[in-house]
Amino acid sequence: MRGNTIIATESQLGRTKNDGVISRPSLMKELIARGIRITTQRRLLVQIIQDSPRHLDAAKLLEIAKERDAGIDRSTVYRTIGLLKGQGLIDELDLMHLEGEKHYYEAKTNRDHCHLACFRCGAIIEYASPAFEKLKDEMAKRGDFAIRVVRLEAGGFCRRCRKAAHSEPA
Amino acid sequence: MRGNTIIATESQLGRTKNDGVISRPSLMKELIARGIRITTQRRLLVQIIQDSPRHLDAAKLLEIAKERDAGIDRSTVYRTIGLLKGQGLIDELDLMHLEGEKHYYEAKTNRDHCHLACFRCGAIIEYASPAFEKLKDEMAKRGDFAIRVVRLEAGGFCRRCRKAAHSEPA
DNA sequence: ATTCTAGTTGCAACAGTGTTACAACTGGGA
DNA sequence: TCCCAGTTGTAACACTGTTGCAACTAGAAT
Repeated sequence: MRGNTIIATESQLGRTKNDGVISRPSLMKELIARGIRITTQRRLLVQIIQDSPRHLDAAKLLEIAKERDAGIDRSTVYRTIGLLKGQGLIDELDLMHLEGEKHYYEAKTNRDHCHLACFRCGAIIEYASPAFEKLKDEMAKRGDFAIRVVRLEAGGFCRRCRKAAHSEPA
Repeated sequence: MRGNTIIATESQLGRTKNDGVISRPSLMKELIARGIRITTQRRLLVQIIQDSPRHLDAAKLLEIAKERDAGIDRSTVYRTIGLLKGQGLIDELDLMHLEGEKHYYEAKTNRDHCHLACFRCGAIIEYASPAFEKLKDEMAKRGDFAIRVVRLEAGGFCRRCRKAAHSEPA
């Protein structure tokens, strides 16, 4: 079963005393706090994004939304994504374009993290570590650059798929 | 003048005794060495990619190629990009989608590097550092993942634009 | 130099993503 | 309850990237 499964959140691996577990603040609360108009459609879409255990692309998001509001339109999905992105409340991912040119979205977490995408099985491993934080700081300082969004993605092969490729040579 | 200017290669910043300057091996030589058929179109496209000082997207690449071979087709450009990507000879970048949904390409360098994209002026700063190498190693080891391609992109504001925004508030 | 063919090209049609002008609708403040 | 700035659905659009197919060609064999 290919595609977009989060195998593990690796934040624990990089944990030091001050590292927390990855958490996602409420998008709705944020929107309200910022005085942004809450429409039926936005409430629905935000809820779906917030609650989804996997990374959704625009088409999938629309599909799910239509189950609860058949009338909702593609353009509203894109506009809402644009809104959330503009507010810095969601991150946009490519996941190494494992399947097509989709973009995936996830509610912004309290800690930035990387995504490792397996070319064979499509699994997505999330990985956060202090080394990433250090690198960001270094880039900002030495590149003299005010970073607003960072995206680190890697493509390759997960442990399971390396083993599988060994035992049953393609 | 917005878009896709490489302000500086920052490899020097992160230099230690073993860091070299970023260099790009010859794509043509690699293709020949791998026994890949060299057509007129491929030679042309590869040359353009190799010689370009800036990051090209498919459309721009086609436009430049047409100056020298008016008959060349869009699909050939995409197929050649696919070939080079598959051979691991070029890297695909999004540059934070500063303008549209284009993908940009650059000949693979001897050292991976990050791209910092300025949301205001569109400048692209390339940044390589040992900290990036360390992070890659750590991810591979602790995530138990065989990394084939890595992409680290950041969006934000370069020094010049932060200053400009200060003096002439938009 | 000539022949031959697997691999490549141009073409044309297509699917999918993301954008936009506009008229109708609505959230939420007065 | 009223009202209107802001949002929505609609329908068109531009653009990226893909694919089946017939014609062409690089380069190995002769």
